[in-house]
Amino acid sequence: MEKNIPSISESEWEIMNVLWDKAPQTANDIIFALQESTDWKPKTIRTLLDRLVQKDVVGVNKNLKVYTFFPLYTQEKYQRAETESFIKRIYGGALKSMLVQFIQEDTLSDEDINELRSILNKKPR
Amino acid sequence: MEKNIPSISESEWEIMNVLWDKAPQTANDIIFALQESTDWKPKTIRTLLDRLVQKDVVGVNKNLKVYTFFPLYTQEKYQRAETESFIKRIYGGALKSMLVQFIQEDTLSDEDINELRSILNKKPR
DNA sequence: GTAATCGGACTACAAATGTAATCTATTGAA
DNA sequence: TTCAATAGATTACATTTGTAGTCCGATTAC
Repeated sequence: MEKNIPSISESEWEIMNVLWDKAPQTANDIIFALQESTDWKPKTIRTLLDRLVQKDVVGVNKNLKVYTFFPLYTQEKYQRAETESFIKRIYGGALKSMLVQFIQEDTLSDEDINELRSILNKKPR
Repeated sequence: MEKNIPSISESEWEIMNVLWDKAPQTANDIIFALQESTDWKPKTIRTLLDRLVQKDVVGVNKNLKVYTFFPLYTQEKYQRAETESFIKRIYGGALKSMLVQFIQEDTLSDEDINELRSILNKKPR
């Protein structure tokens, strides 16, 4: 039986993205990394980080004077879980519907589309 | 300037999906439609519906003795907005990354993939 | 006509989330 | 050595969300 992964909020995702990018990192590293992309106060980031630790989504190394933090799950695992539930809720389970919409709407550039073609073609028929 | 659409929660999405499927509908219609897919009590559904009305996401026709409800935004509009923010948060903005993952993971069936190929090929190069 | 029922309005209440501030012990700077 | 800056722990507090329940007036079934 797989333990199911704890769910994380939107804000918590931002923290995780920083940690998935590079780990371990200190709280300060994370605060710094989010300085530009958000306008969260350091204390806010700290709270989010602590919550992730409580949820057992992030681990802490307390051996050094300043703690370092690291993800306990891979990004892929979370991406898959979130995407599945997202697609189900938003597109009734059909990833295809989403793609059709995005392709038809020019949300994807021509280059993107060409790249997709080549990705698809790498799959054996 | 576009008014930005109110954000809706996961549970509220379920209500909206019912209304997008068919509208207008009475509260009872909606309760009935969600009977199988959820185990929400009628009052719960009613609350969610009322919140959507307050948020101006759902309209009400009070001319009949029993109110009827209808969406004030198209499903496509909501899908686009949600998907955009989702992709940004989860895949760093790259829809492509998501696809690569799904294609490589066999989440998409061979038929799906063929269908995508044909959709892509309909786009002019 | 009277009681049970139903729809709508209003109220309830805990957990999760967003967004920090305060308190305390340690450490580094002067 | 003493004081200020820091990190970590603890506490705060409004909003949103999940999940209903209660109250009241209209309607329906007897």
